[in-house]
Amino acid sequence: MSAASLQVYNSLTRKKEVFEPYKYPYVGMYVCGPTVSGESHLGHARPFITFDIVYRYLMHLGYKVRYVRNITDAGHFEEEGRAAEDKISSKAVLEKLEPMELVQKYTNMYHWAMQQFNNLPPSIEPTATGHIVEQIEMIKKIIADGFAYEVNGSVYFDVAKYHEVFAAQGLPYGMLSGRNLDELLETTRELDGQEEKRNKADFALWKKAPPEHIMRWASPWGEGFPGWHIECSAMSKKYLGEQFDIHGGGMDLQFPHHECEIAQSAVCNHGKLNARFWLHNNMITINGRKMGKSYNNVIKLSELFSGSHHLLTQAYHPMTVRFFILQTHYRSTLDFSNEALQAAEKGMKRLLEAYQYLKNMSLTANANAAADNALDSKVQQLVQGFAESMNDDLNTAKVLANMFELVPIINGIKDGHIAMNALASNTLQQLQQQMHLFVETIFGLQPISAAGNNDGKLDGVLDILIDLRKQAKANKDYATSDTIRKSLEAVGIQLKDAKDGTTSYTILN
RNA sequence: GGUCCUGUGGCCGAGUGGCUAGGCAGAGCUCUGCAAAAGCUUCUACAGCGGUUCGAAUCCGCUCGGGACCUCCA
Repeated sequence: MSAASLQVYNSLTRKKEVFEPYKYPYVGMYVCGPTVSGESHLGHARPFITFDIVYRYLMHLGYKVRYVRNITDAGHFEEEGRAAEDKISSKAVLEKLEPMELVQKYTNMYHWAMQQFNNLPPSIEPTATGHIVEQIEMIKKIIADGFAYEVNGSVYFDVAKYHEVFAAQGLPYGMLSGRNLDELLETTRELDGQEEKRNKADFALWKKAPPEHIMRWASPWGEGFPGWHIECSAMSKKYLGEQFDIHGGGMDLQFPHHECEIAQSAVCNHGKLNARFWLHNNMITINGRKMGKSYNNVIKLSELFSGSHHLLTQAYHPMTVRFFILQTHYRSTLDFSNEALQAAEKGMKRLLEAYQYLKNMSLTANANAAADNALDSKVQQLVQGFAESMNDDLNTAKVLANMFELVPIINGIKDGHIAMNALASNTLQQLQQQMHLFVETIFGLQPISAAGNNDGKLDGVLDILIDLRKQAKANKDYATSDTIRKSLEAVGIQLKDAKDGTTSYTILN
């Protein structure tokens, strides 16, 4: 498998391109992180799981990846121009908490959720409040170059001026989101309090803080706080340089957030495009509508994991959610429903059980040829398909489909109706190795039971019960054996008798 | 209104111009003391109407439906 064969869809060019980093083997990847003014919801899970897969896959391909994912802990506006209210500080007042206390609380919850999902931590997780100085420096530079202006203690980016100069350098405003600046300037939408801006398309780099605003910092323009987009430009530049390889985030950030980042960074970085590959994940929808605060249809992650939400018929394990997300291509919308999640849960369990068996299978060292050539080549093709599908714009759904085609074969070997030597020992070895690689290392899937918190004691207890039941069955004391089975099922533990006489168990929800 | 995406079998979802994706559910069967699990088989779609083509779910046009962005948003 060669690294050069990875292709990803670049939002910037609107087509799939072969991924090549600026400076092999190093890859810089920046992903927009959460705003920690509230609890993360299911929608937030998608980019973080998606880009965790990207991160893992790039590392698997041999790249040395620096993955930067920010935490936005400085307040942003509810609505541009209108009675500017810092989300974080206004909520802090309601809850009688310090702003930073609130930020800490939600940051902790976010980290907890990321761990539940088995997402690897990023290499650097910078905070907006920790980079006020860098942001101010950038803003100063933008003003000095004439692409921003100050009005009453606020600073705005002059989009028209920028476009005039940078369009000629191949960096027109709107290049990422496919927007036409003239049309943006003509937007008939009327917003209050826009009088400070020269043009409607202009955006704030620094905002003067009203007296009630708790989060505030000193700046050359008075006390205030940074604008909506500058933090990502500042932090990506600091940790990844003026030009880096991948910038990721949700599709809803494409405009204006990422568009503005490109413009700000271009001014500060001598007319260079900040990121070469722009990857955007699609939205999670619920009843066909995007999950989002403004739609009032969010399911928080803690609710999802505990089942405590009126739309949920049961709790869903974080691994189920991860699997659910992986079953759809990242650029398609993914519609939430209990049925879909339950289907994912069942499918994942079946897959992981077959995988567990495969993993524990001891292979013979001698290199025998395949007794069943057709089956052998089928398996080989399916296994090769893993990498091929991933290289085709990270088609995790296709990889899982291939895995599911392998499940009956693995179980067939387990049940004994497919002979071990049907497959060449080489093929079997490849199967074992590649399944391990993709299931655990790249997809980050963990068996649900292992993700629990029993340290082997439960196994011990169950072994005793399973043994007792076995003895009862041997004595044809089916009343006892069925009581053990049914009682365990009643507390959520399902026994499974295998063909070879052994019994395993699954913990149900 | 502008820009863009999308419409696949009961549900969820992948998809290359020709070669049945896959998952879940349903049905039948095998195995099993019974059951579960597992396996086998089965149900087989591409919004509608035109067009291009030897051939289209896949390309083009129109119609209808859904959605995203244009405002904080993963």
